[in-house]
Amino acid sequence: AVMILRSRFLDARRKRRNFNKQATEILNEYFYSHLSNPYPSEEAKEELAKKCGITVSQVSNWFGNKRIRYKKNIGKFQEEANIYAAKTAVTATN
Amino acid sequence: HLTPFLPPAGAPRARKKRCPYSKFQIRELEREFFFNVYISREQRLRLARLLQLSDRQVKIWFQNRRMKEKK
DNA sequence: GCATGATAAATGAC
DNA sequence: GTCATTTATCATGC
Repeated sequence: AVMILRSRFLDARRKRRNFNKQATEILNEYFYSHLSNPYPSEEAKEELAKKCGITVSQVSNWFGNKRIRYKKNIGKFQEEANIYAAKTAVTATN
Repeated sequence: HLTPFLPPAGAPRARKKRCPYSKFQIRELEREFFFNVYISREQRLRLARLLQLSDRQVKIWFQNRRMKEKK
C-alpha cells in the first residue's frame, strides 16, 4: 500500500519552550479583557511583545491558538476567565 | 460574560479539511519553487496533475511558501 | 497523557 | 498578488 510518510526534517524553529508565568499573565489579561474582540492591533502586539519579552510573531501565535482553543471549549476556560475578569477592571476602549 | 467571535450568521459551508502533503509532493513543489518563486499557469497545471492536487492547491501552496520565505 | 507553542493547509479581506 | 486569519497537525514540556 502507498504509505504517506511524513517524517519531519529537523526543524529548528519548532523547538518549543513555554513562556514564563509573567508573560502568560500579561497575554491572558489582554485576552480576557478584550473577550468580545480579542484581536490586538499591530501596535498592541508590539507592546505586548515588548512587555512579555517575546516576538510579535509569538504574540500572534499565542492569540491564534488561544482564540481557537477557547472557542472550541469555552467551559474549560471558564475558571480562568473568571480569574482574569476579576483581576482586571475592564477598560476596553477600541 | 460575553463570548467572542460573532456567529457567522448565514450558512457556513464546510471548509476543506487540512491534509498534510506527502514527502513526494513537498519535494516536487520545493523543486519548482527553487527555480520559480512565481509559478506560471502552465507549470501549475502540470504540477497539479503530477502531484494529484488541484490547481488551486498548488497556487495556494506557492502563496504560503512565499510568505514563509520572507519571514 | 494532555497543555502548549510553532508550523502547515486553507480561507477571505483587500 | 499580499497577508492576517482559521484549523488541524506536529513537536515538545512536564
